[in-house]
Amino acid sequence: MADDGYKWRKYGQKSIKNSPYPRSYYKCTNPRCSAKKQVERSRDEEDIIIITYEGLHLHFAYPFFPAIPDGGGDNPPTPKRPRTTSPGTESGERFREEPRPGTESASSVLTYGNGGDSDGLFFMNAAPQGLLEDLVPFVVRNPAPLLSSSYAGDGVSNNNSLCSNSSSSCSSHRSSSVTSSPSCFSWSPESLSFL
DNA sequence: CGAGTTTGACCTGCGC
DNA sequence: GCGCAGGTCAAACTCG
Repeated sequence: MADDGYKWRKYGQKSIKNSPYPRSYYKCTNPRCSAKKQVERSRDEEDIIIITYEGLHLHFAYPFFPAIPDGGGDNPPTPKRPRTTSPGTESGERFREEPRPGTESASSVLTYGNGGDSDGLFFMNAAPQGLLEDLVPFVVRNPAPLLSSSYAGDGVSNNNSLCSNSSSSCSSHRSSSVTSSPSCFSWSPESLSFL
């Protein structure tokens, strides 16, 4: 599992028709946040994990505010790695972005994989306003099974403009918006780092 | 003991 | 209306 900077709580798992792998359902642990994501393994390429994001984060991703002493509650002092049910896949992945015909219009796919170019790279989508409703940062370093992520922004049509237009604008924004993010971004070293 | 995961049951939408 | 498939709930369980 890639850590995207948010804390997720698994609330369900279902086996999917025509797929040998179950789909897992996660909610953001922030009670005020309605963001969800679905994680499933591609039946075509079993190395690929498809992550579908749904809804908007109403808070910041943890790593951006590493040490808020009192309050937000949204941002724990130390970003900790989320627990994972598949230990072998967590230690970092690289990703690539690719079109995903099957998903909603405002979605994009990030495919994490071990095969290819690159030194660790990352993926990030920062809202211009500085809020992270649509932020899906990924940092990947170590070889690991492919991981694919799509963003099904159902709530994107209201107020939030980042991914409201098309998958292309969304994905291009994500893949190039690193510089609009806060200056420093880091995960626990054994898995992710993001600068 | 609290937070997170697992898993079967339940709910809902959709096609026939 | 019925059955299927996907999504969610919630109690039990696990782990730190």
